[in-house]
Amino acid sequence: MTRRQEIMGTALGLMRKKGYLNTSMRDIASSVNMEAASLYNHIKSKEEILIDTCFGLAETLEIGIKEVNDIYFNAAEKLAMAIHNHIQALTQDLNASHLFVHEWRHLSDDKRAQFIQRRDLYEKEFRDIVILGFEEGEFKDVDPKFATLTILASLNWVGEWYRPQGEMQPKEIAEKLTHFILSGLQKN
Amino acid sequence: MTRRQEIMGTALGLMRKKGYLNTSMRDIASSVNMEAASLYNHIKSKEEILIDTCFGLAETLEIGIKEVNDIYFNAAEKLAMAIHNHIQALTQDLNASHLFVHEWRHLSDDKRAQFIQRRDLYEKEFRDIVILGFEEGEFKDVDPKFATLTILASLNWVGEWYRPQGEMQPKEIAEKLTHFILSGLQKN
DNA sequence: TTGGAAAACTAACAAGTGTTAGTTAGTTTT
DNA sequence: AAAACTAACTAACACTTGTTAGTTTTCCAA
Repeated sequence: MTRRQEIMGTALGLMRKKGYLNTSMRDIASSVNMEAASLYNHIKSKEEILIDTCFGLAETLEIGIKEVNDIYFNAAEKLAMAIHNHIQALTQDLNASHLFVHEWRHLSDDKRAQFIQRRDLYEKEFRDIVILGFEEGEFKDVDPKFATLTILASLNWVGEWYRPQGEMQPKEIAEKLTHFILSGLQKN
Repeated sequence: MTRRQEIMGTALGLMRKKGYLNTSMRDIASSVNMEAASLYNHIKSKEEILIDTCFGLAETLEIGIKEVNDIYFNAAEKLAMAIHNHIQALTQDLNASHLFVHEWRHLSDDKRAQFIQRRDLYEKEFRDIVILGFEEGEFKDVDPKFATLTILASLNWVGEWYRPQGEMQPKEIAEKLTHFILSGLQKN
């Protein structure tokens, strides 16, 4: 593991625990036993940590949803795989996920605009699956935007309660979520 | 409107837009055309803004769920009303909601502990409704904790996209969410 | 063994932080 | 008219912030 990776990893951990703004370069430095100024031999700025993390995870998610659209044909299958990929990506690195879900707001103006654009695009890919399901006659006539936001809310929230050492593993979480979203809570 | 309320309202607006940590007392002061030091004639500290807001909304939600448990008897009805109350409380003041959902992390240690305790209690009330539904034979045999977290995630996320001037009003949002949660996306 | 890059250090800067002290003008109560 | 209260002010404190400059140490390839 390079020194840069070590710094990034440590920084992400602190930022998840205390928040991005509340984590100072001196905090990060002392966690890897060096001086704040020395960090700049490895990273360009504090914001670079946020940028690399947010856009890195964005790319992972984009690749995931593109794969789904290439391979599967019916909406229920697509949705199941999209959920699976999303949960895998998020639970892979909870520290990074926290920055992705919560701290992107603190990106500088132009980076934030870029980020929102990519997030909206990802959201649209999800929405298209819901719409496809309706066109297939398999899904109810729900408001696609509303449904998509509700689904993504459930997915993103997993990062708040998932514990790697807990009893529920990402695969199982994805399956339960898929089932919950597709068929709801009530017996019929 | 008292000066205090004016300050609180303005502060909440800024904190939603820029984040709690990123909003300085000087920012708040200049937004109400006074000096930072003068704010202390009306509020005790910066944290008081966060405390009052988080615990105020917590109380509103607690009252709401208690009412539901007193009045209604079957789980589906209880859940519908609980969702309705929750959405009403959150959409009532989006600025306050933002602090409640996102910024409570920045409460001081003891206040944060109190907050988490009350939030967990509220969560438990929701969970009990899900459990009741299963005992009635009306709900599926889902993991109650998992289901509750997923439901609350959907509810809390509404604050991210709801716009008072938009076409969907709180009552309608609550109804759609209830329907979505109870019966899911797929036709049967 | 040596030359040079990589990676650490110290010191400092300029700006911003929440908050307190002390003061003053204007209003209300005694 | 005197006293007390309210709400504003200026000035300052003590500290933290991200970052840069300049210097020294570490370490590996030739």
